[in-house]
Amino acid sequence: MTKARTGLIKTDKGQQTRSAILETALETFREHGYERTTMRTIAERAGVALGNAYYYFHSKEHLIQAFYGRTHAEHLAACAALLEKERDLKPRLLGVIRTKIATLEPYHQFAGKLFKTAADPHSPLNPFSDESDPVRKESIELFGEVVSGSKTKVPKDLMAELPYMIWLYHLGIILFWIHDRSPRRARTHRLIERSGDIIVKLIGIASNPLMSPLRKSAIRLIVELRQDVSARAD
Amino acid sequence: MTKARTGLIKTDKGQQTRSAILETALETFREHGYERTTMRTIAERAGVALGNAYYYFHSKEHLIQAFYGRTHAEHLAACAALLEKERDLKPRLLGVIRTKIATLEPYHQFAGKLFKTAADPHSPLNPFSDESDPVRKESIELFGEVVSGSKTKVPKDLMAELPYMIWLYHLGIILFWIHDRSPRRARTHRLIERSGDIIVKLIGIASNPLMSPLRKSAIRLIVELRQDVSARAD
DNA sequence: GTCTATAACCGGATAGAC
DNA sequence: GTCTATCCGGTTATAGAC
Repeated sequence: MTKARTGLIKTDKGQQTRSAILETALETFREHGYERTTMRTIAERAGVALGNAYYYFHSKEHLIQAFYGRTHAEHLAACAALLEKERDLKPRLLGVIRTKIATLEPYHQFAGKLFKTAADPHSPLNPFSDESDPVRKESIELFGEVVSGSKTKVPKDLMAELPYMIWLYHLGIILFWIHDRSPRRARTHRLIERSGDIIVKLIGIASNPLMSPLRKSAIRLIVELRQDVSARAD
Repeated sequence: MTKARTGLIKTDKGQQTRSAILETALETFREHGYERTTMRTIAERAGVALGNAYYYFHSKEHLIQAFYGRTHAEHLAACAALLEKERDLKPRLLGVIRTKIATLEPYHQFAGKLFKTAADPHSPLNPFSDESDPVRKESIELFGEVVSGSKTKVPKDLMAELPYMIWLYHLGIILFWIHDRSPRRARTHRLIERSGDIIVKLIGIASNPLMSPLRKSAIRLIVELRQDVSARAD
């Protein structure tokens, strides 16, 4: 396969055109939704020819990839203050998750389509794919910091897998949020509250020596899960 | 919206045409994959005109819905003997899950696309949608029988939610399987073994009176999750 | 009212000239 | 790096046959 064109743009003008297309696309997605926005419209509104839009973005879906990166960066920035001050695990976790949802909110409708393509194992947008690797890594790291920057002590073996576990959990929350049509996403917020509570409790329980067999089973399970990512043959 | 055409076919000839299209479609999907199979090809191979295929199936995706129903029925049949004989929870659960994977195996490649559309909240194929309701209900019931037909005693409050929990879990296994490219799906089978072990352990732990607060939290969480389904506003 | 066929439409994607 | 012209396949409109 070819390298992502994105990496190959050299000139200033190119950069400008690229970001003009991306801005226009995101704006139009927000306004009219993903499906109803055609590549022709994006190109037209951005003042470029259709073929030119495809020069910068392989496909309509690749515009989503760019969207990933952008909201991730926003999320990081929006979390920084909280992670700086707060030392309790539960508010750290809840805060980071809530901030994530808040960051995505303007794109709620569009996010449905996003997850749609994300679930396809052949899609480069799938969060487990190589192309998603950088964002995924950073995102997992963020959850590592949520735990390690807190007062809570976690057994070493668990700590090795916990960031990935929480990252998976956070994908689950996003999936729920996508389906959530309740006013002000009240349901999602209740879910975050409740599941966050459970997670913190479970971490406590898992640190109890009596629970060591269960913990070890769970860790083995996650190790198994995680390998999937690095083991794509074709 | 119009009613599903599927329900309106009255004549014998119609039924025949319909099933000819479906057979051809599934066969071609298995052979060449979902994306590479065009509606034109299906129609041609089935010996009908393109428009006619659309008379019987609203869209290409609706062919998938039919596929759901069919494999579910097959799965039920394949499980019956096991559920009749076996009384231990763990082999019951593992057996049912393994049989499910075995039933889907011929469609592994195609299943990726399936989940792709299934993840879209607006798609009728999404396992949480109204249109999927009958199959979902039956499927949840099946997992209820896995537990209730076993020797294991489960607290009543937990028993009310456990079938749904296990159904969700089984979706997770399928998602993993879709991404699994290991020989003979060795990874998926390891995952089933390990996660099944944990589930059975957790059910045991959850029945311990000391764990009652955690159990109650977990149940509240699932109740919250489940409501999502019945609460679509638009 | 049930079914079948033909001819478009529409939008994502590509080829190739400049 | 940008354009125009074109392909391709999902979907729809519509006319009519049984």
